[in-house]
Amino acid sequence: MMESIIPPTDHNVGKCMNAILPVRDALDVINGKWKLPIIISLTFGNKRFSEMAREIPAITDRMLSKELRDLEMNELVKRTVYDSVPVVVEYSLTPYGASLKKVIEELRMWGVEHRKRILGKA
Amino acid sequence: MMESIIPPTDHNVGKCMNAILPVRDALDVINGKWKLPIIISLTFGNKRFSEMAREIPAITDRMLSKELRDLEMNELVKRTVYDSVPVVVEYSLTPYGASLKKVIEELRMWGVEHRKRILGKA
DNA sequence: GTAAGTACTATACTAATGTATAGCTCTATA
DNA sequence: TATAGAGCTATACATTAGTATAGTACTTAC
Repeated sequence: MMESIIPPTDHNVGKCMNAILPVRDALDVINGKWKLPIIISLTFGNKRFSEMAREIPAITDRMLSKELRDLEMNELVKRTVYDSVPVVVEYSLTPYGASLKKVIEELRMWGVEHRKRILGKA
Repeated sequence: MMESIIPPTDHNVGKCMNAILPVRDALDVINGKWKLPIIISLTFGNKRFSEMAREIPAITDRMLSKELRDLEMNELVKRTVYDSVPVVVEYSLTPYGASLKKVIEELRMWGVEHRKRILGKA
């Protein structure tokens, strides 16, 4: 199996780009270590800043703050300030942010298998 | 809609971690700007170095070389050297690398919608 | 009045990622 | 003999991502 020594320069360069470009568009929005964890945390309900800081393992305030701003700009996350007596700020997923659910689910399933694989070796 | 002002500190912190940790395991392997594009390019067939360098928009030799090494270490990509008369080096996806297909497909579909959304605004 | 919580921002730094440019060995081709 | 691939590696550098630590303004609880 796995023979080939390269097929006669096929013309799927276009096909290949058609697959790569949308994925790069997606990656531009959800890249980095923290954006998906933040989005995942919000799929479990609306959260305040410090709740998220507690729930997301090892994130610093600075990164949480920065990434929330990014996600808000890209309209994946909504920030709502309630002018209650100590001010309460609530973060929620927009429907657009929620549309990442299937991506996240596939990634999670793959990650579970990957971890099994790695632990199997150690 | 979208009322809430935060529900009474619910106890889904554990649930949340169970979702976040596998996704982070997955991200550890496929993070960065180039790994998925490289894998995608290989889903269209085995490739030589310079073919990939041509097919993947704007990648430099250095990054291609570095990322291929990473992917090889994580056993997503296989490197085969044929001792033909000019030496030919062929890269291919391992079955493990191919197991990312569904993740990539979801990401691609999301990316297509995302691009529509962005172009709709401009 | 002190501690602790909420929601951050500021500063300073390191490490990782990515870019630009060049060079190497080898071979086939003009 | 020079040029152009193939498959890289080396050097230098810029940019981005991420970490560590501290501090602010406000408020309620002890």
